[in-house]
Amino acid sequence: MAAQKSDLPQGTLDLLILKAVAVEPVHGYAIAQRLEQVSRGVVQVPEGSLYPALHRLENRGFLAADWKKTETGREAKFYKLTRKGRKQLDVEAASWQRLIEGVALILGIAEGGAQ
Amino acid sequence: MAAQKSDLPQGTLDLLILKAVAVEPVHGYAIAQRLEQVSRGVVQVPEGSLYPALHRLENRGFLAADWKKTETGREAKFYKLTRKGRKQLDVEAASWQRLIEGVALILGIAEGGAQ
DNA sequence: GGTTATACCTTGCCCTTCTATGTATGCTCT
DNA sequence: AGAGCATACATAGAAGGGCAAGGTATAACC
Repeated sequence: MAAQKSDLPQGTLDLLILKAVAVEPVHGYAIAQRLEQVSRGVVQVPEGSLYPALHRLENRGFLAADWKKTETGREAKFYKLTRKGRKQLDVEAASWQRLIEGVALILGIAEGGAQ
Repeated sequence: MAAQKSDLPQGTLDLLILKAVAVEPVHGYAIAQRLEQVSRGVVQVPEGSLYPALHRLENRGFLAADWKKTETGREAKFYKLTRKGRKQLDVEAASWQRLIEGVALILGIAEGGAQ
């Protein structure tokens, strides 16, 4: 009840996944948990969104995957950023930044804006 | 050339339209122009996105439309916010705010954050 | 009379998201 | 041992929005 769920706008999930993987190789299930925790419950990632997104990103060459054992001894697919993926992360992060600034201007929340 | 175009994440357009109409009744064509100008070109609204969105919002009771003459003497459909639409604007604006804060936490851009 | 800008609209494709469902393993509790 | 739960992967199908492309019509300007 900390925060109510909000469906992710299309395209945002990719950015978040790329960022989550950027720090260190993680497996899918952990990505979803981490995103939810770090965002304090704002971002929720159903598995039906998560795994297709991971495959998408892998197919596009942004992620690479290896099967490894988790700390609990289970097999899991660990994803890591490729060089291309890191570039993409930069691009998408910048694009997101531009977008929220543009939206802020429209919503009238911009510090610089009049009225 | 001021800013490069970025496709709008799904769902965002509704919020922007509601906000644009909130100030005063406007017709569709002007809404698109205004969003582009105010956002300094970040937000671009193709007509194939605009008009379906307007009809969507009207069907859901968030907007009401009247045919009036523009300053240039042409007939145009002026949209205004209904009471329900104003509520929806508040909801979506708050939701947007929550989202970008959540994303900021993940991206590590939070003002309170270290690094 | 032709071109440009205004102003509306629709169709059809593409893509992402989500709900629902399925599989399998490890842990814990009784 | 068996039940139940969390972990961890995956897919199918439905739903929905964004967009390019195409179409109509009027006013204004040259």
